[in-house]
Amino acid sequence: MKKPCNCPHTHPKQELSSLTTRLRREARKITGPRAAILEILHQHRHPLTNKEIHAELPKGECDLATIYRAMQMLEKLGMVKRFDFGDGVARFELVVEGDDGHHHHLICTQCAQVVEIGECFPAEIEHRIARQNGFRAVTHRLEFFGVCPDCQK
Amino acid sequence: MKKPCNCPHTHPKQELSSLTTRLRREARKITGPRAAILEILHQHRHPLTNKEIHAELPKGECDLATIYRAMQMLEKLGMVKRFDFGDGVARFELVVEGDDGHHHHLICTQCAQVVEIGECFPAEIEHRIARQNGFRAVTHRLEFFGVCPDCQK
DNA sequence: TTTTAATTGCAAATCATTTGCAATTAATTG
DNA sequence: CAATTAATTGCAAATGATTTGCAATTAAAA
Ligand SMILES: [Mn+2]
Ligand SMILES: [Mn+2]
Ligand SMILES: [Zn+2]
Ligand SMILES: [Zn+2]
Repeated sequence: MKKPCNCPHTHPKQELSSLTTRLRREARKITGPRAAILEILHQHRHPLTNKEIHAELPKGECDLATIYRAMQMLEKLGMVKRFDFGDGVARFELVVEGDDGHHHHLICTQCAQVVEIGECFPAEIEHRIARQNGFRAVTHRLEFFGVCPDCQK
Repeated sequence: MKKPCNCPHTHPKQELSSLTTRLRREARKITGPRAAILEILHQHRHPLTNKEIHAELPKGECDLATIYRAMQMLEKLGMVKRFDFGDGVARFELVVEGDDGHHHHLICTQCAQVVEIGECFPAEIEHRIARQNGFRAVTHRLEFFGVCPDCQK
């Protein structure tokens, strides 16, 4: 079980019901495992790994493979955003309807504490990079790493 | 075999001999596999995966596991930099002596073409992010993704 | 309630990466 | 140059995350 975090960041309130509505809209079944997964994601403000989600679920509630499949689908539907902290494990965060979920994190290299970051790579610079190389639809993946206050002691 | 690339970027000239010197300095043996790996890295300007390096080597020349071990060591010695394009495969690039190799790439999501990028995340913003969250020694991982000129046709 | 396509659990398969171990060898030493 | 030794290698097996085949289950539509 992941310990709760009291950081200022919170997911904009969105009823779980609106989440299931989004699923139904895509002709997807609202199953026990899916509702449970959305529930877990909904009560966490930092990205979770599939294994972490699985650990939060009541034992025997849902197979790990089912979670992997659910996250793939939710990602395709744009309901969750996949993040890569460079440790070879995917992490997911719920995305608010209408948003694309693009944002970044600051991760402690010692204890893996995560901080949600509001800043983004400057658009003007990104546009210049795209133009100079003739690329279209350019975006980026960006994560910060450092030593958190606790781990500095 | 990776097709050669004629992009303007080139590795600052550094004799292979200087590379082996760096190895020797660390009390490491200059073996056939290691020399071959450095040679391969030396003639490429974009990061290579272990499998790609292995494919470039004359068949039977060196085991894949040896390449994995060599890259781990070279990374620890700061002679190569590890990059993560988010596809679950590590890539490595030779690092010039005295440099830390920090830089970024623009990758085509269709054909995987790679462009070396000179820009970096603005230091002032990064410092602010570090300060505001009490983090020390903050750095970042950043890669750009888009559709290259060829793949737009 | 029946029908049916979507979903699930479970086990096996993939893939990148790591590791144990015995055989090999670069580098040092005399 | 030959002996000595710790580092290195090849090979096979182990790991860990993620995916997939398939038969059984089930949500949703009729
Ligand atoms: Mn986040
Ligand atoms: Mn590069
Ligand atoms: Zn951004
Ligand atoms: Zn940078």
